[in-house]
Parts: sequence; C-alpha cells; structure tokens
Amino acid sequence: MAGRLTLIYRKLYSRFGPQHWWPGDSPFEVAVGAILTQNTNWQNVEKAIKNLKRYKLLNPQKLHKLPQQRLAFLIRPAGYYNVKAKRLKYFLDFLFNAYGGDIKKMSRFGTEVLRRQLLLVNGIGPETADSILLYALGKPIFVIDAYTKRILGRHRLIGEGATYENVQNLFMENIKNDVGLFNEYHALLVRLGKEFCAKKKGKCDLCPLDSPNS
DNA sequence: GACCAGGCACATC
DNA sequence: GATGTGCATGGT
Repeated sequence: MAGRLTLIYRKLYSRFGPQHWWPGDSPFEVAVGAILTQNTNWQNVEKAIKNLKRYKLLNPQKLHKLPQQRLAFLIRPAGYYNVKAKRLKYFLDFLFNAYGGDIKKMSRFGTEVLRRQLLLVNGIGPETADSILLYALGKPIFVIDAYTKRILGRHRLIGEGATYENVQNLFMENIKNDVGLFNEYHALLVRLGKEFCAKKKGKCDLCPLDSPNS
C-alpha cells in the first residue's frame, strides 16, 4: 500500500504541480475558511471572506464581538449562513476561553491534544479539525474529505464502509510523516476530484491515475 | 430546473 | 450503530 500511495502522489504532483494550499493570509483566516467551506464550494467561501475583509472584521477580536446576526448576514454567500455563524461563534468562544483569542498559542500544544479539543467544539468535526491542524497550525495530520474517499473508493484502495479514521490511518501509516507532504497530497486529491471525479459518475472521467505512467 | 459543492449535528429507529 | 434530515448560496 505504501508504494501505491506514493505512486499516486507522484502522478498527481507531476500532473498538477504544487497547489499552494491553504489559500488564506493568516492561520485565523484558514480556520475560518475551514468552517465556511463545510459542504460548500470554495468560490462561495471566498465571497464570504471578502465580505469580512471589506469591513476589516477578519480577526479573532472583531469576530468575537460581532453580533451573530450580523456575522450570518456577511457570510451569506457561503450558504448555511445561520449554522455557520453559530459554528464560528462556538470556535471563537473556544479560542478565547482556552487561548486568549491567540491562535498562535495553540501551536505550542501537541496534535492529539489539540484535535481532541477541537472535536469538542460544536460544529467542528474530523475534517474541519484536521484542516485547522494541518493548514492553520502546521501539525502533521492527514485531512480526509469526500473527494479523497471517492477517489480511493473508485481505485479500490478502500471499501464502501471505510470510516474517516480508517482512511486517515491508511495514509498516515503508509506515507512519510511530513507536514509538507500531507499538505500537498490532500490538496492534490481535491484538485483531482474537482476536475475528474464528479459525484454521480461511476468512475473518474479520464482519471490521470489510470494513465500508464508519470 | 436539477445537480453539486473541500460537513456536521441531531432525531429516530 | 446505522440511517435520515435540515441547513442555503451560487455555479454548471
């Protein structure tokens, strides 16, 4: 499996090149984006983030103080805006209660501790927690998303009932434990998924992973 | 107009 | 523990 996953990474990297993830100017922006992008197209998230930036609200202090209703209105383009405004508020409460509103202070703690804490926040599930850990805090954890499961499923690398943790372990036990690799690999899987693996199609359309080499 | 998008919580059985 | 449902905008 190790060789298979490494080969897939090489194919993706040579096909698409570096993806420069996560798009965002600060760890806090990355964390906010991680919540906003839940089941949502990134283009819509960008509109929501742009709204927050327009009013210079994209920092922990301002967002913490901002009324939830107003926050919901500003993030409207990202969809599920009432739910997400609530979730952002829960995350901010956590950030201030545990770390004084300073996301850099989180980095001092270990991956497992932080992951457990994040999963206790209402609105933060495994993918959002891991996205924050990897892309905002630079912690070595592999992010699993719908694309990743779909791609691995179609290539028969995982079974139907594979859980989030199953898939995550598959990667983390079989490829080098490296933040840069985890970052790029997941970004490349999303890139592949967006371009070639629509949800309804039975298999990837002209999937580059099926090509004989390179 | 239907389908989809970088999930998650909660209700119900 | 598995399965179903609500949440919502904007692009194709």
